[in-house]
Amino acid sequence: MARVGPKLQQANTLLMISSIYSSLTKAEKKVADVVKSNPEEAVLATVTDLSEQAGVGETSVIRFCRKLGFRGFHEFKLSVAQDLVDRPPSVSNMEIGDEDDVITVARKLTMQHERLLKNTLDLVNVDNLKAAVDKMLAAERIFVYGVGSSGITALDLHYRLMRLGMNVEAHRDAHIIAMSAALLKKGDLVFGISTSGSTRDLVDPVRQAKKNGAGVICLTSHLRSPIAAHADTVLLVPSREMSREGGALSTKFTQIHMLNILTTLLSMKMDTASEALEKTALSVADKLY
Amino acid sequence: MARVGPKLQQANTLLMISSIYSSLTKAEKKVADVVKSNPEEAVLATVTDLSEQAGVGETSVIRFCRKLGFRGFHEFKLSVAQDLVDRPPSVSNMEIGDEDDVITVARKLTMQHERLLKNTLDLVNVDNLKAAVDKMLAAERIFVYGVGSSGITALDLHYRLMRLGMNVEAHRDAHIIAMSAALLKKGDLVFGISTSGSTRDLVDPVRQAKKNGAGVICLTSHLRSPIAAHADTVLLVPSREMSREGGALSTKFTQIHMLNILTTLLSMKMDTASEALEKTALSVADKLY
DNA sequence: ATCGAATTGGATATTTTCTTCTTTTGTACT
DNA sequence: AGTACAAAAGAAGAAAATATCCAATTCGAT
Repeated sequence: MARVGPKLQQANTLLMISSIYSSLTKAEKKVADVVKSNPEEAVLATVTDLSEQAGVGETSVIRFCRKLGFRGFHEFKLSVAQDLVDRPPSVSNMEIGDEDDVITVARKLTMQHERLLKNTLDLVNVDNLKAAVDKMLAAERIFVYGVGSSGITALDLHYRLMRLGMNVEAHRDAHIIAMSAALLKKGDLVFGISTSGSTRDLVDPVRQAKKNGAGVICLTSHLRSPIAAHADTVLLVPSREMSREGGALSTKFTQIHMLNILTTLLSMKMDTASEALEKTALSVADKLY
Repeated sequence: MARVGPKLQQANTLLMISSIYSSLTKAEKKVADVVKSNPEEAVLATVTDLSEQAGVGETSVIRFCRKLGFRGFHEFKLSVAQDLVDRPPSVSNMEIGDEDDVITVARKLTMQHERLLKNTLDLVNVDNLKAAVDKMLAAERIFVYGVGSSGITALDLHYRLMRLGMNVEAHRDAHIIAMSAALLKKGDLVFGISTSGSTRDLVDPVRQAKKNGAGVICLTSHLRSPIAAHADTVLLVPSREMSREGGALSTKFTQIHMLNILTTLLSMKMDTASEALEKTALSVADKLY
C-alpha cells in the first residue's frame, strides 16, 4: 500500500473516493458511503463517530483513509474539508424523472454534463498530464488501444493525433491489440483506454508492452485498477455517478473532455501541428459539395 | 467567549487572526505569528509542534484557538485548511494563449466546453428532437452513416443504440455506405452524421436512401447544408467557433452531448432498454479481472 | 470439506488535545 | 520600594482521539 506523497491539496478527495470505490472492501465501502452522503458531518466527526455511523470497526476507517493515500485520518479530514469549499450546490433537481418532458431532460442532462466537466477538471493531476504530453511528444510511435466503448474513444484519439501529424495507430480488436503489443519496442508508447481499468484484453497487452520496454499511458476512471498499476502515467476521469445512466454514457463524455485537453496541449507544443491540421483539412476539401 | 455554532467555513480565518491580533496576549501573538507566517505547515502541525515553534506553552495555543471562536485546535486547523484552497483565479477571457500553463489551459478549455453545452441546449429544437425519437423507435432498422471524424461519432451512436437493444448498423466506409443505402427500403431509417453537412460521400447516399423510401435524420452543424435539405429531421449542434482549435475538435463534443440527450430520451421510452443494458453489461463481465 | 488468504474489529498502545492548577509576570496603589 | 491583586503562562496530568497489533472471521479456491 504505497503512500503516494505528503501532498495535501491534491485532486478532489470526494471524487477520488468514487474512483477507487470498486477497489474498496465491504467495510471500507460502508465508510465511503457515509462520507460521501454527508461530508460536512464527516469532517467534524472522529474516527469512532464515523465507524459507528458506518457500522464498522475503527480500524476500517483508518484503512480507508490510507487507501486514499493519506497518512491517517487527520490528513483525510483536512483534505475533505478543503473539498467542501465552493462545493457545487446539491443535485436534488438534476435527477431525471420518468415524467420529465423533452426539454427538461435536455436541460437536466446539460446541467449534469456541466458538473461532469468540473469534476473532470478537479481530478486533473497536472504532473501526470504534463508527463503524458512529454511522453507523447517524445515517442517514436504511439499505439492507442481500447475495446468496447473505450475502443471508440481510442479511434477518436487516433483521429486527433493523426491530424496533428503524429505517428499513431489505434486498435480495438483484442487479438490485434495483443499482437501489436507483442511487437512493441523501446521508444514506442502505448495509450490504453479502459473505463474500468480491469479489461483483460487491455491489461495483458499493456503488461506485455511494458515488458517490451514501451512506455504506457492509461486513461481510466479507476485509479486502483490493474491497468493503472501497470501504467507509467495515469490520466484519471470521474467515474460514473450520474443518475439513471440510460444510454448516456457519462464516461465517454469525460474521456472526450480529457482528450480535448490533452490534444490541445500537444498542439501547443508542436510547431508542426497547425501545418498538419491545415494539410489534412485541405486533403478532403474536394469531397464537399 | 461565546461559541457561535458548529459552522466551519466561516469567514477567512487567516484574516480573522489579523483582525483580533491587537487583542491577543504576548504568547498568543507569538502563536499568531507562526500560523500566519506558514499556514501550510501549521495545518499539519500538532498543538505541541506549534507551541514549540512559537516558544510558548501548549495551553496558549489552545487559548488562541478559542479566542478565534473555535471549539478547539482541531476545528481551527480545519478552517485554516479551507482558507488555503486556492480559488481558481477567475479567468477573464477564455481564449487560450501560448503562454498559458497546463492547468490554465485545462480550466479555460473546461469553461469553453461549458459554453458549448449551453449553446447546444439553446439550439435544441424540441419538435425535431421528439420527431427523431419517435422515428427511431418506429424504425425497423437504423443505419448510421458518417465519414472522417463524424464516422467515429457514428460508431459511438451505433454502440449506444446497440446497447439499448435496437436493430442498428453503422458504416464509415464511403463505398459501403453507398451500397448500404442502395439496399434500403421503407421502414428503414438513416441517421447521417456530418458536421459540414456537405460531404458528398454522405449526401449522395442520403439522397438515395430517401428515394428508396427510407426515413432520414441528420446530425449536423449546418442547417442550410445539402444533407439537411434532404433530411426529414435535422438535429443541429453548434458549429465551431472556439479559439485555436488545435486538435480540440469542439463539434465532436457537442455531437456527443446531443447523442446523450437523444439516447437518454430513447431509453426512457423503451421499456426494454434497461433490460438490454443489463444483458449487454453482463455479457462482458467475465472479461474483467 | 479444507486450506490459505484476505478482511474485519476488538483490545491495546501511542499520540494528541484539553483541563486544572500552580507559577510567573505585570500593574496599581500606598 | 513594597504590597496586593489580576492577568497571563505553562507544567503536569486527565481525557480523548488516533493508530497498531493480533486474533477471529469470512471468503474463495481447490
